[in-house]
Amino acid sequence: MVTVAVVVDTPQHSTVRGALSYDAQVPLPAGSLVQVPLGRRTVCGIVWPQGPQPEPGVELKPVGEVLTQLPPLPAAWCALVEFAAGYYQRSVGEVAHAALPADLRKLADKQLALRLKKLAKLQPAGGTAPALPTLTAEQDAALAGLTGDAAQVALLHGSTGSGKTEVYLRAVARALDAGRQAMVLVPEINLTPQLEARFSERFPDRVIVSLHSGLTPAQRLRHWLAAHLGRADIVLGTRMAVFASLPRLGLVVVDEEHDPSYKSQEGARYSARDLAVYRGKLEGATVLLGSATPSLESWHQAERGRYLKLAMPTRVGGGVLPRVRFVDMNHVPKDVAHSHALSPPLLDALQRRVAQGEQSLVLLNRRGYAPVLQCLECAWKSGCPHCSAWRVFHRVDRTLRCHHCGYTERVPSACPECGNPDIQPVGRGTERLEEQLAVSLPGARVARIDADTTRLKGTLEAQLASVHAGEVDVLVGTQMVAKGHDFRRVTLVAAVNPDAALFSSDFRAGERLFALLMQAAGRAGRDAGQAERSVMLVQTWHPTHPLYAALRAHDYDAFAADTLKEREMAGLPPHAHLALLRAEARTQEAAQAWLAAASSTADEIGASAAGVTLYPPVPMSVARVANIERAQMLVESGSRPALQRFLSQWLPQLHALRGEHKALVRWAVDIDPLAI
DNA sequence: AGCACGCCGACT
DNA sequence: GTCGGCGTGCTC
Repeated sequence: MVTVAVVVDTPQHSTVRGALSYDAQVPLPAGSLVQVPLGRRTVCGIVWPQGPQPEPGVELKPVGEVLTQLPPLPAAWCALVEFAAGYYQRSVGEVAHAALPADLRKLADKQLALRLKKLAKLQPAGGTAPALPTLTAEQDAALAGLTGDAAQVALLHGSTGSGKTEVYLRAVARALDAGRQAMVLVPEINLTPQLEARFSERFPDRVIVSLHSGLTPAQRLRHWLAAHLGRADIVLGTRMAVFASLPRLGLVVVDEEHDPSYKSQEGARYSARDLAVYRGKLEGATVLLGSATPSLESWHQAERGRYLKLAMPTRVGGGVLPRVRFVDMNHVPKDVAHSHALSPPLLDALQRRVAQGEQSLVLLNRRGYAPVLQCLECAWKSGCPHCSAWRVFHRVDRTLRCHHCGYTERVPSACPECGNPDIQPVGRGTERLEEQLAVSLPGARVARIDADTTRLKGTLEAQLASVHAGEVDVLVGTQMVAKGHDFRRVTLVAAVNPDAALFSSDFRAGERLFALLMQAAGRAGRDAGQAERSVMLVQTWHPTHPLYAALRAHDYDAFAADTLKEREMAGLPPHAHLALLRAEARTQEAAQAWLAAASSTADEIGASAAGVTLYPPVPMSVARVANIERAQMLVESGSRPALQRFLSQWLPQLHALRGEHKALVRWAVDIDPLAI
């Protein structure tokens, strides 16, 4: 009999934190999947490289079935999971099991053998490789910088249209030629099909699989196994793919590395981009981070020489970035300006495009018809009964919808408070903008793309195809349309009402706005013939704001330098490191009381002496969601290790504290939070 | 999280 | 007299 350490799926709120010990007949290799008894049930476990010694005298239960058909998970995979669990303060079991396909856990050894046999026959799509495009001097230089040295991290700062994807393709080709596997991450599931098409065309003799939440459980298992067995050469996917098991990983590409989607917002709140960098170090793989507007975290690392900076400022094929012009809303008629509607210069520009048969893209980051309805007689507004937020008026189906809890009702025909039939929309969303454009531009074909029009699978593709086919003159949309789609005939991009982000309490709002507008600008003038006439129009009350000055000059470097200086002075990332302790309770008082108690515990273990500062508990900006009150507390330190050391001391104490707070529903910690 | 055990109200 | 409410406590 030998003792083996096994991790099982135990969530955060559990006293089981590390591996458990079991008896086995023979030593089992680390990374093997096993069935083990846990309490009264049998669960899937993973044999772990090391675990705590079992208490002497404790009777150990025996390991059940071992999945001998499955090659054990590589040591590097276990190390990545262990690091992620430690860094994001979750149990190893939770992170490990969340990283595996759900179906794998249910499989018996025999069924597995069958699946593996089928996979052995997996063949590349076939076909002939296309002729390679000639590289620009900038692409050449970027690729020359990628030496293929172990654990190199490179930040590819390339303008929209500078040909970043071609650099990815060449870098992947090199990794494959060296007998290694490549992983390519994209922020959104929407972007995987077009990337997959691009890679299959370039690598017809390679096996390519995708990993994202849109796959069926069976597909996910198949793709995961293909990667794990080394049958797949290329893995494309969203943030979850960073945990794929790849025995020969040689390259990780993180496209649009600044995108907030890489940060998980539930369970272990990991950053796939940060884990990709860590993973590259672990496995001696090159990591290539690409963006037109890098995150300030990555930019800062590059400036400090930790990452290699590769710059591609020029558009391929002679395209130039559109001229950026501002419509000063202080100078347009008051009634128009006040409703943030379409200014005469913008309408004029749109009309001209329609007349010339060119396309326009109008951006408004707000779904629905109007963000709130209001009674003209009394003070009634369309608040959500369950949340501290307004319900949004959706005109298509005549509903009031809460975007936080989903609570939906038919819009009332009269004010529910005073019976006055005159209730009116306040402000505007994409629905209302679409309607207004249709009225203002008679004869123009206006279409809208946002989360509401693309709810059904495949509708986004269909709508984009109709835009590409030239069936649309003016496309209205949220940030969804600014991401990655290559519109050849767009010569005007307009931002209707972007100012709010300039004065947001969220310190990253400016960074996100700049990225969004730069990305949107990149949608125009992709075609060299039209590039000269291409314009981005921004309606603003603050045309002299530094963010807009940087946007006008397409000058990311200036924006980054300004913002990094501000962050340094304010003690914010990347110059400081943050964690958020969040609490949800029946009442706001209970939520804050728990945080206050947590704060006292932190004082007792000497937070400030450890270089860690705790701020007072505050309600979250939307304090109540689905009748649960939410509060949070910011924890900050100039040193990442100091913050980590403190958290690993503090959090176990908070588990113990939990019992004394009956009204507390749940709590969680978010390391490196995106918004505070 | 499951899935127990455990101690108090309306039914065959 | 039992079925079952979900309160707290453990899982090698």
